[in-house]
Amino acid sequence: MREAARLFGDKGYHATSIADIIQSAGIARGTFYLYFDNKRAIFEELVDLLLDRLDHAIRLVDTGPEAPSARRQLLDNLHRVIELLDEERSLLAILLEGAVGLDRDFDDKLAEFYDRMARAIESSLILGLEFGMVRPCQTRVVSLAVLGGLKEVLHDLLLRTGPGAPRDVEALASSILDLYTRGVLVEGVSFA
Amino acid sequence: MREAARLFGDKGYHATSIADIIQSAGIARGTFYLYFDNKRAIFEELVDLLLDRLDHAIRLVDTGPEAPSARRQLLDNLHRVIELLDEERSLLAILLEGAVGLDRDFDDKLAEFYDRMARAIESSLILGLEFGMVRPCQTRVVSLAVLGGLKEVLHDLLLRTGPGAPRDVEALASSILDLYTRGVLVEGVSFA
Amino acid sequence: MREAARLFGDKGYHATSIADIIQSAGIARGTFYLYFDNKRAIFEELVDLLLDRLDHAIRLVDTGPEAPSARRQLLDNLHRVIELLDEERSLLAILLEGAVGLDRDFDDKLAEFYDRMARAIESSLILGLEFGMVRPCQTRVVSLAVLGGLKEVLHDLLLRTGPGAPRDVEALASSILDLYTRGVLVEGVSFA
Amino acid sequence: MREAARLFGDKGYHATSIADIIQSAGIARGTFYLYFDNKRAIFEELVDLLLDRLDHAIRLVDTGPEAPSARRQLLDNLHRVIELLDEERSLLAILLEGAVGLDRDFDDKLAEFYDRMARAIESSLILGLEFGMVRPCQTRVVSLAVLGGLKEVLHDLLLRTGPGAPRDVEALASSILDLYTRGVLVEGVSFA
DNA sequence: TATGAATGAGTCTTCATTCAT
DNA sequence: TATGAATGAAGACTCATTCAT
Repeated sequence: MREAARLFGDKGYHATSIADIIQSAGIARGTFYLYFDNKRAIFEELVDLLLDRLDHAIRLVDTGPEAPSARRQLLDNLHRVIELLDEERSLLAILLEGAVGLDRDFDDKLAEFYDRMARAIESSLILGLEFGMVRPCQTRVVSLAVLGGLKEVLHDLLLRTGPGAPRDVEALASSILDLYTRGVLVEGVSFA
Repeated sequence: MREAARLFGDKGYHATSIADIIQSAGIARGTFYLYFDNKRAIFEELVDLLLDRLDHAIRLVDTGPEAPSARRQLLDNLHRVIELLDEERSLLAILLEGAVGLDRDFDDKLAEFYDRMARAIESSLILGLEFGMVRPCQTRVVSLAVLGGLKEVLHDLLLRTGPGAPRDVEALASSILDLYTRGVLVEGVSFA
Repeated sequence: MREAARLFGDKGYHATSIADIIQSAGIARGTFYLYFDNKRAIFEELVDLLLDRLDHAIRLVDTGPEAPSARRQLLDNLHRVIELLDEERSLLAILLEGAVGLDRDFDDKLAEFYDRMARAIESSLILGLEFGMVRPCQTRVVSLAVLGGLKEVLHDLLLRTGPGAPRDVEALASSILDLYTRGVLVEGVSFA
Repeated sequence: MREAARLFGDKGYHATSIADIIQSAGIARGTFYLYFDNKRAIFEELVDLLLDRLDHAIRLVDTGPEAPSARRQLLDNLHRVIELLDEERSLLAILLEGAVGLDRDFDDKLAEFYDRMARAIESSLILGLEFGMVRPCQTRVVSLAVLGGLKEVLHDLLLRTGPGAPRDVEALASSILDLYTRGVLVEGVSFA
């Protein structure tokens, strides 16, 4: 049923009608309203699902003695996110494009999610600062820049290119990480 | 009349009705259609206007002997963009949020604009590469990351904060530029 | 539902609004659009229905040995047509008046129908010519005159007079047939 | 100015907008309303003009001793009408098609005109009856048939064929007249 | 006498939602 | 649990008409 919300990803929230959805899903109008209160509800459920999975895919850097290198952990985060979004391409479209202007509540939820992401990044920066690895900077601004950069690259990677396009995720992740680590680390210091 | 399209910025394209617009503008229904073919037309005109102004605000780095330093030129670009968008806060909202899912043509126009921006950034990187200042990297990916970072920071700066919020644009611009130049320059090299 | 299209007959296509129709039919706006694509569609369906029934009511003269006299057959045609149109007075109005200037396609459809009628009449004339019963004449012109005459008489009979007006259809049909057979037959010849 | 009401003939009353008219006429909106109260008014004026001219073109049969033969007079009537309508093809279209369903008043005016025509024909028949030339018949029905036949033939002649089509008006008029005179005259009697 | 910008009532059409079966 | 016919509020757009200049 939910896979019929590929429609949201393809056509956007407003361009997708209940008629589209029930037809794709092969169910009756009434049945739809049996499971969802309204159009907004299914959309919200879809987005909540993705945000949850994203929240789980992203883990704060573990600085414990046994933990893998910070670089490794960050790369793994990137990999998990890319993989997840690659599977849920249509939901990604919702996340990056389709969810705006629907509702104040909705916008807030999304803003909150992105804010959480930005804070996660910022907390990593602050951690680095404390360890003397990250140079002093406006951590809020930098974390926003990092977040936005990720969004844009993922957007390009996953939505602008066809689904089966060959891509070197490893190289890509490294590129991004390099850009930001170099941009942010104290000179001379390097990631393990 | 156009200032009544603050509505688009505030509420988004779909949530803004012709009735809203004409009421805000204090004109009659027919008058609206005297100047715009339809709802889409006014929205498009608004966006076109902003894209044009942005295109003009952003200038490629001049490498001539008399030209200011590259850093200065990039900072100036940033300043001009921020200033412009600060004035046209509502249009910025359209640009960053409201224009999606309206129309294939429309999406294409926006995608094209962002692509132009990304290419401009990329060409700067390539220039730097040729001068031996920029380290080898995936220029496409990096330029997308830069573009996305800018979008996110501007979004935060201009839309999340109230209109009259005090802000140190100079420091902000420096922060962003630093992040990216450090992330991208050959080690040891610095911007004049 | 269809009887609510008496409105078309009474007021004409343009003067009849969807609001009129749904009010007369006692249904909701949406319900109307559930069954008809648009205003034009219901009108077209109405007309198609009538044209079909008329096509069936009118039969070419059978010249076989067992067939009733030509005069009888023509009278029967007239009777059937008058009866049909008498039942569907409102549709007749559409046919004779209301369908003009709506659409090129529509005009064409109507013109085609009348052309078919004229050709049917003409073919009867030609048959009569071959049998030596009909005098030489411009068969096209005569058939048009016959068709037009019928239309005008029916118009007067059915629309100008109230619905319950007493009328001697038999005498009327004879009058018309007489006029045209006398006008058309070789002198001295008479219809069986 | 009035020739811009060729539009009415071409497209029908409803499909012709004031915008069309003033554009064709090369005048301003306000100017139009300086000369005509409203859209209906110009249309009515146009029709009145034509009806007047038709009324003048059609003359009752003069039975005086010096008068030309009745056949000649009827043929002349036909010629004058055809000529007039040929010149005013667009007005003819209004007359035959475009004027229906506009307005009860309007329909009445048209109905009245046609009634006048029918009565004129009927009075000729009655005259013929008195002279013993016309056979007993339902004069009302016959006159309607004649009127309708004329309308249909003229419609075909003038509107279905291109403007410059060659046509033998003399032969046509004779054909029509023959049809009706034969249909109506006492057997053995012929028109002088 | 001519203009044309402004008007707003009127119309068609869409679509999320309900509810009796 | 499933259906889908019915609903009607809402919205975009048209166009005859007015009136200040």
